[in-house]
Amino acid sequence: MDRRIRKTRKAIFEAFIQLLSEKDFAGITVGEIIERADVGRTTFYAHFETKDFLLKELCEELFCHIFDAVSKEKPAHNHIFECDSSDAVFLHLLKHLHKNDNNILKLLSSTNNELISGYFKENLKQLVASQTELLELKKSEKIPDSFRINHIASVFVETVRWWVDNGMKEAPETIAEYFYLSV
Amino acid sequence: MDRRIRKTRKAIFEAFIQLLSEKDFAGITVGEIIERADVGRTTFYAHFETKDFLLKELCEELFCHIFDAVSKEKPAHNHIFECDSSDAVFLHLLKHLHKNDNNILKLLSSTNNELISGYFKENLKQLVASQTELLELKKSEKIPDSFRINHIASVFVETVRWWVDNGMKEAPETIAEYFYLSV
DNA sequence: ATATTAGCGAACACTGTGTTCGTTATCATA
DNA sequence: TATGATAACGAACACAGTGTTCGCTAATAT
Repeated sequence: MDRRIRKTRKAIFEAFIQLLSEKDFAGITVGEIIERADVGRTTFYAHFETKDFLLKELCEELFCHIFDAVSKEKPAHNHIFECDSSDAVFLHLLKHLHKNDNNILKLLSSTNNELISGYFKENLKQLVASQTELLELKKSEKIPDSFRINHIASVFVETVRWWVDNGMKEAPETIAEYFYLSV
Repeated sequence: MDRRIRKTRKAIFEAFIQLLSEKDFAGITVGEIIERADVGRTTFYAHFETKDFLLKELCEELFCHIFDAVSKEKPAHNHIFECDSSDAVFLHLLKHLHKNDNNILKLLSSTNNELISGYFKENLKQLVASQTELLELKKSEKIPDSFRINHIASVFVETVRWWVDNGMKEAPETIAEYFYLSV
């Protein structure tokens, strides 16, 4: 891939993340993005159809990255969906979020736009659906699977959001415990 | 209050609700609202500072209405916060939502803007905080109260959202059961 | 070395926002 | 029912943001 393309995409994403950590998605203009990214207006629209598509692509990149990273931290298995313990999967996810090597956390705060947590939740649902152990937990009841999956993913998102909003004082292990006690 | 004021407010709210049931908040323009409401542009801005304030006022009105209605359905108690059973409170809320006499449900769907569920959740948090019985349920654990309150309110919102998205086929009693089993 | 293509900036039409102003119609109330 | 107050009106406005076009320049892959 052309180096110029990589450079502009990176510049735009970084400017966008920076702006998202300062204000709502709705309040961010293309003008602000290209000013921070220091790229031309034409260039922006050559890369992204609209601001919404930029958000979509950013989320895809961020969540791909984090879910990939989590799966690679467990080298015994070649894919996250093959993890033997639900416990380990969600704790790993929390630990990875705790490191915050990408700026994902800033974006998950409740003051920020819900769109991002929406993307996060969609990714989580897939993960949850594969965690049969977790789903079995309250299987005895007559709750439908789709309800359980949505429920567990929502609770995880809300757990992380609470964590971030309260300054992330707790250790990932503590949050994982809260999550397992709640779900 | 001047009849003209009441009439325009009503017309604007109704047009706005109708539009919200069709498309995202972000995609709705003031021009569309005033066209449907059949009021002048000047009039709109005389009533509402911006589109965001309109949403805020609508939510306040809707949620005030529903929480009031729920409290009045239990005439033995003069205020919802004095209900003796958590069970009854949430079931009443679900029953009232099921009737859908105001168009609240359309707005809570996941396809619609998250802003509205946000307002709903804020109202619920107050209610949850007063449901000491419910909070005591898993009190033995070392989970902070603020976590529990946020958790329970979130689960309720997500429960309703799941219900709406799946066509509300279940009875309020069934949904209440799902909720109590999950929370 | 050169053909290709990304990026540039200026200009553009277009849509939506929020305001101003003078006029008309409706209201509360005396 | 007369009257002063005020809500609603439409037209016009400045302004900001969107997304596109065009001709030119500079970086890149081969």
